[in-house]
Amino acid sequence: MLLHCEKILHQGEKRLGMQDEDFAATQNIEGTTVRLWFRKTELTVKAMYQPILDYLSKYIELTDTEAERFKSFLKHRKLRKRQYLLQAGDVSTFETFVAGGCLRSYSVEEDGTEHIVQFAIENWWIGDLYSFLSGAPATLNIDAIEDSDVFTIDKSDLERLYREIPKFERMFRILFQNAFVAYQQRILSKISQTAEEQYIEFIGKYASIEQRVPQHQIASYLGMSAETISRIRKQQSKH
Amino acid sequence: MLLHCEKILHQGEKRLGMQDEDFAATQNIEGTTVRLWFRKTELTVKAMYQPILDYLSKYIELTDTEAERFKSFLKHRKLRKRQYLLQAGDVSTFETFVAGGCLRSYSVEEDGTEHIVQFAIENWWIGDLYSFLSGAPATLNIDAIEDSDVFTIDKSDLERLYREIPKFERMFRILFQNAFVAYQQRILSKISQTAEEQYIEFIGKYASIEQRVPQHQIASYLGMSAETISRIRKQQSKH
DNA sequence: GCTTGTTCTTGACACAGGTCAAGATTCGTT
DNA sequence: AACGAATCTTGACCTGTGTCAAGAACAAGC
Repeated sequence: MLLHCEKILHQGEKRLGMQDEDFAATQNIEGTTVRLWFRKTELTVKAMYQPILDYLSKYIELTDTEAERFKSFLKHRKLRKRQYLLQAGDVSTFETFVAGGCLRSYSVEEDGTEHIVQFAIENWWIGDLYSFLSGAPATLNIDAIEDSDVFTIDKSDLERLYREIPKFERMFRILFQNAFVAYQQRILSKISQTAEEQYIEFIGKYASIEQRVPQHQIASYLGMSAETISRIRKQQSKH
Repeated sequence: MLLHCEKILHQGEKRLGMQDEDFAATQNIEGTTVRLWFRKTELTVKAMYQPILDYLSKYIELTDTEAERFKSFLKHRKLRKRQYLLQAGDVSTFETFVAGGCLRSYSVEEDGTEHIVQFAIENWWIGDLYSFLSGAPATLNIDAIEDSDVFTIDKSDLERLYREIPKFERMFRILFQNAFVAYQQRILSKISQTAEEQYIEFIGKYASIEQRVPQHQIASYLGMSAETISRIRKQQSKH
């Protein structure tokens, strides 16, 4: 079963935007043999759920039926770079698990200044939790920094999940607990460290993000100017 | 049943440090009539648990047996002003619920500078969660800003509680979830607001804390100097 | 009531980091 | 290959906030 098939081409035809990572397969669909092109990022449905199931297994053990039940609540979405997942003003009715790619949540001031609250790469959750819980309009925007694969789960489904399979209550308890520790640490860094110390800590902790995200967005996340980071880097390169 | 009785005095005798809030009662204990002085902060055992039970009822409904089970895991402690609940370097084996009074958690730099991570007044939890979860030595100190009443629960007991009564898993999921939202908001304030905006937001949100805690500690919590707060206040009073 | 410690204020001064503007570099698209 | 857009760097300058030091106001304990 296919998640996605952009276009069917004649044998040997070079597909527009064909990349090394792409691959092809021949399949018989309703009596007709067709050749299908895939992106590695366009996974088969079975493979598609693997990342999130692997992730779950780090926290709880599910029976096959429980896993099926969980999957039935998920919606899969692909996001193009710069595409919104949530815009401030809308009510957030879902939470989001990032299976691939990179997203950010941020608030925008009246004068247009953006402040990035969170980055989310593979195996992170992201959302405007306040809006999700309270039903108030979101104050955060969420969009994709790269082309991304995400799963969303709706509030009512998550609540049903908590009731039907209490293990999920446990998993999210642990998740929020860990997030709480991380955020407390982030606050401590923010109130006690210089810009340089904060930046060094960031690249130490999130090297993978630092590689994928433009500097000015990291500056926005850390609450400093892009120029300051540039100067820190210059300073660092001397030693 | 009494939680605490400092001293038995003759009728009419003025007790040392007697305060308006204190009260007295006559009771027959083993055939002898004695007069007992109480502080309002020195509650009877039954009344003692009331705050934390009321608190629980906002999140979950417990049967009497479940409530008893929960209470059996709690240890009650009284703390004098400035008394440590936890010192950096020790492993934190417990989490703490504040029934009365006010505590703070903070880290201390090599040069002695303190950074307050959290205040906790009535109905707040406090602890070094990282040490609690990982078993690593605490990096935070926790002490009492006022004379305080707290309940502690040990890690093994909390885990047993999660297993025996899954409702507690739910409650702590909700608690950590709310804490996460609050901390995310605090980070956003920290990366987007001026010192003045941060201070005004703080007194708006935590008026009760602002009344009870010295200014320089609020400054430490907000990551600014005490002088800056003093100047903001002066500025404000002009309007 | 006096003493001592703690908290809060005020002024002078310094500096980390912000802002603005202009180039340089890299990246994505046609 | 070549254009434009986005990113990153650099310099000049400015400002919010920190630091230090001294005094004032207040509170707590004997």
